[in-house]
Amino acid sequence: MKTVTDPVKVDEFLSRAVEVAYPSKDFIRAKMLRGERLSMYLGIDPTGPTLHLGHAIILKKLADFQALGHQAILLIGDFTAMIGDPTDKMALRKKLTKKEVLTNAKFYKKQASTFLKFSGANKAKLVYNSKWLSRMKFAEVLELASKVTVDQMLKRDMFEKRMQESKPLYIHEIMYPLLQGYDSVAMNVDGEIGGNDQTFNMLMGRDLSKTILNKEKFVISTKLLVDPSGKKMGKTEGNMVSLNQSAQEMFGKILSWTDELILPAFELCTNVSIVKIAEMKKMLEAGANPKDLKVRLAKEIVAMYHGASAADEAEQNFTNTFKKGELPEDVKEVVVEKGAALADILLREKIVESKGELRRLIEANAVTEIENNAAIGDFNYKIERAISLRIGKKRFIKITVR
RNA sequence: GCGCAGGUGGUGGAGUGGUCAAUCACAAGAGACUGUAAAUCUCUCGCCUUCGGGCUUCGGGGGUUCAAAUCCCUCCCUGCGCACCA
Repeated sequence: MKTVTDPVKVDEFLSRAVEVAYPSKDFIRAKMLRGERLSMYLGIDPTGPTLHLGHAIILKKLADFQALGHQAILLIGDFTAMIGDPTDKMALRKKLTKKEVLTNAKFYKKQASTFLKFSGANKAKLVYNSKWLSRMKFAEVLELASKVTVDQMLKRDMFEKRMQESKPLYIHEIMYPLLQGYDSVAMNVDGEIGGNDQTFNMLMGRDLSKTILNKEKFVISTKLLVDPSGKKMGKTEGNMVSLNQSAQEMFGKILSWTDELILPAFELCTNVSIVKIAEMKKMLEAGANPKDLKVRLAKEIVAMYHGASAADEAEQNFTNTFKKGELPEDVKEVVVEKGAALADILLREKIVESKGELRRLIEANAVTEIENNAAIGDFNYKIERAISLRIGKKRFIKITVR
């Protein structure tokens, strides 16, 4: 397999969405230009059933790497997921069971296939780290642990912070970077890619590769999609876009993102060229309505996962729903007996969490009938005829009578 | 093992016998304004309610009291200090 050595393409790979590279970009560039076929992995712990847009950024980078003719490896951290990566978590994460982890992992390959090719020439490898981690003997673990000092490990800011705040920090949590680092050794890879929140762990793998294999593993850390307050997307509830969401959900969520995210998102989440993104930046500076670009962004992203026509539909649907106040296409529909109490239906359909919540919503005039845009003011409202309702901004239901 | 400090709502963190469903901040939801947003303003934010009130909550269990998140006992958990270390 010949690799791509076109300097322009190599440079694009090494710059777009990349935050830092270790030991340096030049080090990696030199190898790539020389035509060396490299292997690089991305590790994801299967802690939830879906991948989100944040994962997509690095998956895309890994796919770019594959497209350049190199060996891409997707590592499912089924073993490490059970320990829980302490990244960003002030409290320790609940440990997942083997079963949960495997169920989650199952969905990952499918979702990752949007980017990575797992068949054909130069196919990506899919590996699980339980393959080696679960088989390690305690003596081997100790041997591994002897490569790193406590102080080196505690340099990780999250650990430091917890110590300072007198919060519990467990041994198995301190061990986490070691295990992740060992993945690099076990796979004997040339490099690793991950979000910059993974830098510490990735560098641990780099250190271990050097110590144990005498190998100079490179590390590429990518930019994260963060909101202006610095929070990772997905952290703030509601704005996380899962890769398996419907076109309409995706579209709506992206449009509700804050404007500051438009340009970074274009760079990180789409294939729109750097040149075009620079043009957009100028447009914004010249006073263009950010909304138009955001719509373009949303369509661009939706199209990646659902196709261009679905993206157009999503836009149309969004306009109808939120601009014209019509019912969305994927509205929940229920059939009820004549005279049924609205409160019971909404509670049963989990549109509201409690009757108290509905009471508040009705008092705030948040429950309106779509057809005539009239607020339902009566908590004891009974369903006598087919009716479509909007509750707040985002909740809809279509009720018909039997 | 001993001593000290703690364990409160999605989070941080008040409250140390009654006026506590529990100050406040953040997060969240709704309304207004908008561009779908952001910012801003207003409201809400345990569950049920015939809107009078009722019910269940402050690590678990037990107790004292007319009355406990608040006092006592006990168990579990965390942090810190001390001791132990053949």
